[in-house]
Amino acid sequence: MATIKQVAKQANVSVATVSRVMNNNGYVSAEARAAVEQAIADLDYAPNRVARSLFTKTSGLIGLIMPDITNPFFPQLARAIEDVANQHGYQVVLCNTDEQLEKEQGYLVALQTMHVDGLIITTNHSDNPNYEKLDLPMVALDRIVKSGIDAVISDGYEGGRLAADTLITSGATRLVHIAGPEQLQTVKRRTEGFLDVAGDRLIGMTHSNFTFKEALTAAQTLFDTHWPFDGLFAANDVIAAAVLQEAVRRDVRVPEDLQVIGYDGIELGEMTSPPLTTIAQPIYEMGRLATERLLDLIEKRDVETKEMLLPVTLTERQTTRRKGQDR
Amino acid sequence: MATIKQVAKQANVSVATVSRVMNNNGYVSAEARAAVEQAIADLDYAPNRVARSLFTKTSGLIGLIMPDITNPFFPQLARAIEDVANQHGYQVVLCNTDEQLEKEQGYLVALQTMHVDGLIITTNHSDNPNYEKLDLPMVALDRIVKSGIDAVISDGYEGGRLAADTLITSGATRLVHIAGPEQLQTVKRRTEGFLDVAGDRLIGMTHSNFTFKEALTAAQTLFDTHWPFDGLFAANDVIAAAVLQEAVRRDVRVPEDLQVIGYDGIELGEMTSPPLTTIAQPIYEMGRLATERLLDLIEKRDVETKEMLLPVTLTERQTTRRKGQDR
DNA sequence: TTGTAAGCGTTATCAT
DNA sequence: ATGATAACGCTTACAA
Repeated sequence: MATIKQVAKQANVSVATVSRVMNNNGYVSAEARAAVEQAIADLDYAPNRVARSLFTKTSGLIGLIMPDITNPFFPQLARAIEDVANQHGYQVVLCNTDEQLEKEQGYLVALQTMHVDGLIITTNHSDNPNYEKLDLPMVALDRIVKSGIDAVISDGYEGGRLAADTLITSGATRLVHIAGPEQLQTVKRRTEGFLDVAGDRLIGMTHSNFTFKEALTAAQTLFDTHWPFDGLFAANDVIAAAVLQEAVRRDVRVPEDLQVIGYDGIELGEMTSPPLTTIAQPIYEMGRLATERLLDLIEKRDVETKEMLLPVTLTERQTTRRKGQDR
Repeated sequence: MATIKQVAKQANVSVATVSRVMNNNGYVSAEARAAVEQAIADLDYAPNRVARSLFTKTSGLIGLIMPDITNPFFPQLARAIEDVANQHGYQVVLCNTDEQLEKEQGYLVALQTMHVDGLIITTNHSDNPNYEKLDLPMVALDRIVKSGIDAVISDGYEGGRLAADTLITSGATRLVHIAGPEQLQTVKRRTEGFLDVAGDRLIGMTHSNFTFKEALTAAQTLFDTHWPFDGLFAANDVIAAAVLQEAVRRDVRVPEDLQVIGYDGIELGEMTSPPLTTIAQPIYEMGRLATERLLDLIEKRDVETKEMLLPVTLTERQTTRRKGQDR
């Protein structure tokens, strides 16, 4: 790869002039500019970002810290982030932490020493003191890290309410719920909202993490101990898919005997049989917003920290009966 | 962040000495080493990778170019890659190309100017001349780029054969197939293998890309034009999921009336109802191997280019009948 | 065994 | 309007 020096030589100017035309600042005559541009084209020159980075202390890199890209909720988020980052000339460094503090630490120093310009984090460890002392622009996504850090999340409480409301409106009277991991604040809200409107229609409840395997176990337990019930709200779509699978195994008809609502709105929901009714978060939008916010922070366009709460919507597919439709 | 100069000062030695202890080369007395280590700890010093990168021309960064992380085949691959990269002190930069040459180009120059140490590419554009003239260590994954470039792929031809064989062995006599995008070499092989053993048992066939939506359309077409058939092989698991969904819509019982086999072995296959029998690629293993190979290339441990063809296996779940089991 | 200093490719200051 | 040059933080000759 050519260097700025070679370009300067080829164009018969100094490196300063080349730098000026590249960055479009300072005076440069039309001839000089033309010569430089010619040289750049001739040599197929592109500035060395490492060198530039050393001087400017900015890298054009964004660190993306998530538990596990393999969890189907995250790819869409990652995609959104990567899209807007790319549109603004940034690249993203992918980091899977498996929620392990240790890995998180490792990445944090790695990212710091490579001078990433900012961080997007979807992690549990709100107790991790390292974030606060990090002094890097960052925004939390789908999680609340700590006051003082920007966050974009969806309205889980309303989502939970909406789920209960939908189930009840379409005739369910015996409700059950599979909640998510207890330590996830944003997930807990879904449960709270659901319970608040379910009231004493709730006849059973259990917990599961977000792996399909454990969700299947939870579903089985629920069927074993609380059947019959006619409305189920799962804390996310993966759990709902497990419920669906268990239902067919038991010859429980969905939605005739049992209505099921998931949460997230990931693509998996379209692929189950029958396709899953769900409370959809605006996932892509959340990723987009978080990244735009981060870029604002990085480029110092805004300074007051804020928390963005996005509305969720009901995506009616075929695991619920249409409102007003009889069983 | 502290700099090497500050460490040197604190330890009362020169920067050269600090550098020596950090990189463990050259002579350095025990006392000097101790002093430096103390200073490093005191100042919480970590070397600036950008500066180091400028000198060494290596960045510790690997570029990962894929069509779309949102396609459920890729997250597992990405995960494997990130895992082994991380284990060796490398980070990975995620790039989604949507198979668009233009985006690919953009990333290529971005990655190049930031001096990534190597590239892992899962892309179609084998015709893209830019790869060859890139002069960067790289390995193609799940795709064949061009001779001269290392590749790791799975044995699609044998996979196709295995699918047909499985279907036939468990009693299917009227076979159909939904093939993948024509331009994907590695996917085409699956079809070739399948056709070779299906022979004249094949009564119908169509194409689809890997989006669920289009797969659903393809499945509908196939049912409309060729039903009844009793064995179906889909070019990947997403297509198979679409088939499953369409089957329940039509009250076709799986596997009693129709046996279905997918390809890939992604987690989605566990979540369908019933869970999907599939030809499983060793996805994680492929990602792992590709990355290890890339690191070998980067660190010049091996030089002859090779193509690694990994075996596939049958994952029997519940969309096929067990061999020898009657219908 | 240790230190001085050149150099990696930029940007920006300061003369001119 | 343009060119020298110092500086960014590191590694590695080379000298001592």
